[in-house]
Amino acid sequence: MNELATKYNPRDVEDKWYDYWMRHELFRSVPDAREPYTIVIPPPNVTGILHMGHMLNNTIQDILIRRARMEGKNALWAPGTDHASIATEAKVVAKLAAEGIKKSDLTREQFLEHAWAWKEKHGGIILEQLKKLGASCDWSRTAFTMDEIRSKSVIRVFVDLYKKGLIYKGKRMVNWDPKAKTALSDAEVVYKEEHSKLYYLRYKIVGEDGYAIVATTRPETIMGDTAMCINPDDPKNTHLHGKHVIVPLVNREIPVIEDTYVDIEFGTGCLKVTPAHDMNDYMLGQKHNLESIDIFNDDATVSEAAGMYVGMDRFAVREQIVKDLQDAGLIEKVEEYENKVGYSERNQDTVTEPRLSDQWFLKMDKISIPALNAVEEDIIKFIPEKFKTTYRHWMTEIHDWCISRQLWWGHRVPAYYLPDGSFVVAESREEALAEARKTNPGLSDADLRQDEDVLDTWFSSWLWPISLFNGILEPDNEEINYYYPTADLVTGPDIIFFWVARMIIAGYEFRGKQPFNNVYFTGIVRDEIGRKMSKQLGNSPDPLDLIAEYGADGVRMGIMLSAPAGNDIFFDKKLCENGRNFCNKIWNAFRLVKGWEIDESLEQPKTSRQAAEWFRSQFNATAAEVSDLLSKFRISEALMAVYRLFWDEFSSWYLEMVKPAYQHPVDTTTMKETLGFFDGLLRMLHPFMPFITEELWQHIAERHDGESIMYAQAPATGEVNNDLIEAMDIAKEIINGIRGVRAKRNIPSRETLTLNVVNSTLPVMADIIIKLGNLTALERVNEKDPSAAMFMVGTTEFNIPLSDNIDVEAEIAKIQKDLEYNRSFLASVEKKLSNERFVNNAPAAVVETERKKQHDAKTKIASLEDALRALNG
RNA sequence: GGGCGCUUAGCUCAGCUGGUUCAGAGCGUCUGCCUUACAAGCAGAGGGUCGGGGGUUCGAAUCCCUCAGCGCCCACCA
Repeated sequence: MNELATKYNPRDVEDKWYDYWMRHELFRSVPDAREPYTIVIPPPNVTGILHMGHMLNNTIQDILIRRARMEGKNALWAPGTDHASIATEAKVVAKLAAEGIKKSDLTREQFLEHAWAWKEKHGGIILEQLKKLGASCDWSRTAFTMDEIRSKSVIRVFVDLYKKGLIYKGKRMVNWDPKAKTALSDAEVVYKEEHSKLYYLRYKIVGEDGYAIVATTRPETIMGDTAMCINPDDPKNTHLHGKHVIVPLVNREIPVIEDTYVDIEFGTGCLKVTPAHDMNDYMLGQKHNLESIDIFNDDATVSEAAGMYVGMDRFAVREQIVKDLQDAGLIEKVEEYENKVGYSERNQDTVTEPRLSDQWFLKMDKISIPALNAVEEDIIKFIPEKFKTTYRHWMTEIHDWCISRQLWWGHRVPAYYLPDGSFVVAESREEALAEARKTNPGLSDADLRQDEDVLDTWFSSWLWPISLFNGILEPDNEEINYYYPTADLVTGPDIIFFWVARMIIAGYEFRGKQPFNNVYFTGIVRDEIGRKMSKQLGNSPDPLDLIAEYGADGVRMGIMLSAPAGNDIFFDKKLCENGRNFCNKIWNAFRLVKGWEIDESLEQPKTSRQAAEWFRSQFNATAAEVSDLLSKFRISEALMAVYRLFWDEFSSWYLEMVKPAYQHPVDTTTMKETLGFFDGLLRMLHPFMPFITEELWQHIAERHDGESIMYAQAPATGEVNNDLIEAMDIAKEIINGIRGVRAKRNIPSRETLTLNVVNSTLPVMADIIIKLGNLTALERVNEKDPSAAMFMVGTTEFNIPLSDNIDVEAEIAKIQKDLEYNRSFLASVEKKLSNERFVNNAPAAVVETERKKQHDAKTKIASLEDALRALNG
């Protein structure tokens, strides 16, 4: 041969096989009699691009799916994308801005036209990228959270929940993103510790000379102050009871109210109350019936209502007002202060602003109960388990979900306002009108005004495992009945509340059943210095570049090797190199085997027979281990087990044992067995490395067009002969001993040696030892040869007579070191055995092993002492 | 402020309900090799008082307490 290159070239095979799989619809799944195995993809942002988090996540899903497929299950990996309201709208706004178009100059319809055009242009790029990775999704099912079925599902669910009385509209203090000009849910706010300042402001006490001092981090909100609050139990401030104070600069008189909410220890014990701009102040305002002055516009510039600094940005105002307060002598002091500032999850540089506004909410207390129980009772298992605690914590303190967003890109709230200010909720405008006419027959379509808001993106993705199978609109269709509940969900722990918890809630609310049985939480992919990989930081390598450099299989392996369950992943490109190298190893092992000429007249040598018997056991042992590890989602360990089986046991040991001498043919049996092993190894490897395994499998297995290794059976569990494995372990140790002698004395491996077993029976695998040790003979001798090199395996001593004189000094030193170790080992064992309490209390088996240790150590020491004596002459 | 988790070889980690020479794996490091499958390779070697301290036990990386360091989540302290 070799028509095959000495290096595996992924480019030559990856696209070819992906096309083949697609052409033969091998990823396609339809309901049938087999057991279903379903994964729904966490839908990536429709206009997003692949990052390392996706790579990890989707590699895992593909491994699970391919494995299930090879176990004979009807495996479906259902793909799709998410419309990602805020993120996508922000991109479109930015793109329009670059073209000189302001969103505010467009109508809703015009803007949505631009948005859809953007979606058409960039949408689905990420899915194409997933194909490069080898993702075996059933692409014929690709869904989008804003396509017809999914949109209608969202609206139906909204109407349903509204009718159940679970959705309500309310004026509430919400987290406001002044850049996107929309409300955010609590979960969408990220708090960051920041250095800031604590300003102590002087509020003149009406009718007295003194001042009340108020500590605040936000002096710019004083225009919105409508009260000062003290704790009624605060001895420091008793003189303020029933008083009024003057807001500095603003010169407005506000009452001093009392509430135990105020922390006596903090600052001066005086709190300024700004109901329009602080969650707690709002609560106080409600309680004490305070006026609320909203001093900001929706973009966080100062509004007319403030009466001063109108039009200025909130941060500019802070600087200015501090200066003005200082000039007016109204600042007592300024302290350095650490506090937490909320930022928008989607517009990371934007500080959120508590803001009072009309929003839609979903009541969570009742509908979350079955979802909490499902995880508590392990109907849904979390892997790793520690996330159960996190989940429980959140679910038991769950808040109502703010589901409206002041955006255009998304599912529009199906509420229709009537001229009298009331509204109806209905699935369509027509239905809304019909509904409205029941009480007011004179209404026409023109009287209806639909709510301007859209729904939170998660309000569509929480339905994903159901809506993908159209289970909302047609709750009893064949697909939903077959595929739901899905098997496993693979996602990051960062969206446990956003998505996972809500999907579970929706699953019980709309199907009465869990949406999935297991949730496998991956780690978060970080760079070498531990930062989360993100586009903003620019620290994520481009996955497609990696694939181009190392091949998809190499990258898959690289990322899996670094991904133990639940731990964060410190991604290092070097691991992809290991993956690539492994591909090459497989490739070359194949080249070796394929290069053998077969001679049918040859008998199988004993070495090959023994090797095959042993490897079969070894293979079966690993197959069982891999199955076990995969079932526990210990995927990187499973991969490592296969890796070692292929590289160490198969390539380094088995192939070397059966390899015919150069330019000699191989016997039929050995060839057949070897190809059989190779076939099994490829099957075991396929879920991890789909491309190279498919490529090689075509040469190894008999295969017709349209068939694929992806439907071959995963290696079944077979017999494991542990005696054989142990015997081979001893043989390996002996061979290592020989190699060690060679290495130490610079004896080339092609130079033959003789090996003598001192006063002991020959090892079981003698012929294999002769072959791999390149020995002329392996014999028993009764006397130790002091001039020979020696090593020990277990309690048996081996001698290698050498033509050169051995280095007596070095040999003595080595033996002495060995002796020392064994003597102290023996001492520790004997100390244990002489301890009566140990012998009396420890289980018999444990005591027995200690006795064996003692015996073995003694034997060993005896032969070492012999050896030493012989050397000393 | 509350909760959870982590600390084992240079790096990343495995060691389940205490007991097989249990102190491991992969990578990296070092040494020798272009030996006709593979230098993206082969062969060999070194490397850790299991974060510190204390306790329980015949016996602790493993269980308990404590200290230190790190990470994550939740929370309305201005």
